[in-house]
Amino acid sequence: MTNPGSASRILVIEDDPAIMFGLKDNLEMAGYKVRTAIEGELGVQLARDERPDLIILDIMLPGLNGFEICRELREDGFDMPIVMLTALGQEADVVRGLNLGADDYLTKPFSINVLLARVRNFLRRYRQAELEIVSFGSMELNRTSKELLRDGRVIELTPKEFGLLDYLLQNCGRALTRDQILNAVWGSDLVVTQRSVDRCVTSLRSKIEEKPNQPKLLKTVQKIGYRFDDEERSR
Amino acid sequence: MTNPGSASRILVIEDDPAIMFGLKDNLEMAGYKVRTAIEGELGVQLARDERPDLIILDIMLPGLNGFEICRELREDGFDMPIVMLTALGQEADVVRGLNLGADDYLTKPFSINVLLARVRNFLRRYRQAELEIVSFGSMELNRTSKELLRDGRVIELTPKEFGLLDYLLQNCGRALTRDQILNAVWGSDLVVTQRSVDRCVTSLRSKIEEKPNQPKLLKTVQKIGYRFDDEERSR
DNA sequence: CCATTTGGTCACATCTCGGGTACAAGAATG
DNA sequence: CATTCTTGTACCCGAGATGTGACCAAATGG
Repeated sequence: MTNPGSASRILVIEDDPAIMFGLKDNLEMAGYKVRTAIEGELGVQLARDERPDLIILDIMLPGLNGFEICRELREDGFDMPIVMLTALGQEADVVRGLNLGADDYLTKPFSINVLLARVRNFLRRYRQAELEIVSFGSMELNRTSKELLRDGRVIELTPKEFGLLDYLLQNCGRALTRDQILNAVWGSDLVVTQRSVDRCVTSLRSKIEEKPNQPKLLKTVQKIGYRFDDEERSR
Repeated sequence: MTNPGSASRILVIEDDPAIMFGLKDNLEMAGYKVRTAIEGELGVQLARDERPDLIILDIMLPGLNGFEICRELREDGFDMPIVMLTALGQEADVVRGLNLGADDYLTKPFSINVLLARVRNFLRRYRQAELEIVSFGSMELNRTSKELLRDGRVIELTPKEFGLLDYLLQNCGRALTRDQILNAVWGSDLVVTQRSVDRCVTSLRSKIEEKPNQPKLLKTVQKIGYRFDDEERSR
């Protein structure tokens, strides 16, 4: 349970003491309550017992590794945001982690400010996840009328484009794998290529981006998938 | 049934007596008629029998919980606004509630003024559903005489066409699924094809649209259903 | 009992979406 | 810098969704 008015609680699972203490100090300085674990078993236990609001999780750990932790928690119905920490060049792992239910990832070494921004973003996310009208930039997506407006003008979207944009907005600031997008927007049953996501992204960009080949909103995350960024909101 | 001109009726389903009475008093002071239920079964019953204009619904309830109430009512075609009340830290639940058809939510403890503002807002949007005469473009629909006039001239509508137009006007600007339309206009018991909706839409268009194949009012929303747009009034 | 109207279904005509393919462009890797 | 993998994008076309005319059954009224 979260106490009204109290600081958000964050669990850091990381075995490298330098990184672990660095995170702890910075997060505490930013006003969060921090618990730490230096290996997997204890991490899972703390997550279960204390139900933190967010978890920062290293992939390479002694004992249970990050994937296993992630999967276990999700299987047990825990749905707090999980941000994974990964060494450079482990993109394949990142895809795996995201598909197992992680929400985002950071590649070491990372800027502490980027981390803090992501954390802030996640802790705020549930509140705006499913409102009737979501605005970003000069546009607003109306889930009731199924319309997208820019400066009050209708931008025609096909059903798939609308569904994709809707899903991306619900997960603003998160890196999403193509699998995640397919499951959410196409439905897990349907069998289509991952390239269909790319195609839909392209056509959506051509309608919402000023310069579709230099997207400001719907960014490509190489080897992973896509991320919707809203500069107004994410800072 | 709703009496034109009378105060809007609000149903409060909430088991905590302190909150329940607080809501009741405040809403009555603001001029609404209030019914209350302290558990789910009774709440659903009252909603069915009295068809309030708006429901304020706690999620945690003895008996049927808020989600179940919400789903049941929506499945039966009730479409009054539902505002959910949720304890802090249940934001994940909120998403679920909104998916089940709730329209808005408030996190306890909430300011009574915020609540009143939301309620007023919802009721304003739905009020025109109760008007005797609704006008759009150069036409007006008279619910008492069951006539549609354009520039003072009668346009002959069949009963089904009238019912459809009436329902669409009550939900002006909202994309409606064929199922919603069937439930509301045909009645949930009757078994007819979804295509009947299409057919009725076509014949209605031929009577109210300038160019029936390029509709300005009664728009198709691909893969969903239809939406009535009134450009004068909306935005 | 017949005439009329309503509205539901069917069948067919359109139209739209979006998947696949193919190739271009770009990014990573060594 | 060359190679290889990833992503962007134009194009075509089939499947499915929607529009629409025709027909018919049921209801209604005289």
